[in-house]
Amino acid sequence: MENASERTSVGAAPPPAHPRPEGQDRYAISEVAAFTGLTAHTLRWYERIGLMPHVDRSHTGQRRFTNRDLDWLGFVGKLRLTGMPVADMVRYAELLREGEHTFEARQELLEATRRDVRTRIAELQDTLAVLDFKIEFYAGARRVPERPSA
Amino acid sequence: MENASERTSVGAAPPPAHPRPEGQDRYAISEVAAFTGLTAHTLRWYERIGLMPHVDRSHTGQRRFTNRDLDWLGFVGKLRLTGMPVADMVRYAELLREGEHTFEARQELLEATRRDVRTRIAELQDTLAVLDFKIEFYAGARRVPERPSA
DNA sequence: TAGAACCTTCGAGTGCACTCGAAGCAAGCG
DNA sequence: CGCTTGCTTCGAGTGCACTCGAAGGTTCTA
Repeated sequence: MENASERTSVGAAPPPAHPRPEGQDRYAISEVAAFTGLTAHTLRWYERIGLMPHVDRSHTGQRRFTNRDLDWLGFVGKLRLTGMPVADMVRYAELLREGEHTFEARQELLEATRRDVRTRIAELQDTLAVLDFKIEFYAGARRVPERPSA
Repeated sequence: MENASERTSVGAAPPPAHPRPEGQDRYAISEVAAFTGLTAHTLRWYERIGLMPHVDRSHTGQRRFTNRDLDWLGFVGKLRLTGMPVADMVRYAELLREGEHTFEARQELLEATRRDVRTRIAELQDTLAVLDFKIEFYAGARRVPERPSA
């Protein structure tokens, strides 16, 4: 259950993500800020709004992030790139916290997200085609400049 | 120069875009709003901030958008999808207004944009891979449920 | 000729995702 | 022991891209 290839905690964890330096499992908030590029402020804010599936604390109350948390933050970072609203990510985090009986809901949510991402990719490829077209036009215009005198 | 396959005005115009209904060339603001999904407010705002390369007016001062303007708005819509800040689009619009000697600058701007778009696509594809992985995990977990009793 | 659509200018409001600072205190480390 | 880091709560500020409304007027269309 510890080294199983699937740790369900973060809903399964693919490749790492951010530069994961040390080989341990209890990071201070400043370290996490450094690895992720987020500020401590933002990390606390994520927790406040329910975007972090329970962060551990030291016996004196200081946050101790685990590698799992870093995985999660990596995933959140990816979702952010897709333009997914934070509220939706919070929803997914809630499902995780609620346990196994939310598997189906989680899967559906991920599938919906995947559809969105595919749509966004298609849109961007469309845009890319337009850009290619215009760039090609400019390139052509410059190959045949305005009647070189003589 | 009129039916040339390249009308340089919008920096070359690829396929149309939004539902282009009528066959004419002078649209009222309400029509443009309907075609593009933007509000009249937003269209006037675009003009104010310099995002429209000069919109025609009727002899009484009402805006008369042309097909070219619609093409431009279509292009702007695409750029918006890429997350390009409005200020950058304004920059491109400025270059257009400044005439032929900005060809090179325009081309460079478009090329930089294209690089961005490609990067975004790569990021999204990365995200897609993560989503695929997780969805696959959930699908697997559901195929092998938690020890069916009996 | 009435009502709808347009114009201008001005300025305030919205939603999102942070982002920051301050106050007042507890803990870690060198 | 002192300095850095961390904790909490609170609340204000930022940047972007709209978005809306109102006032006061002109123009268009049926």
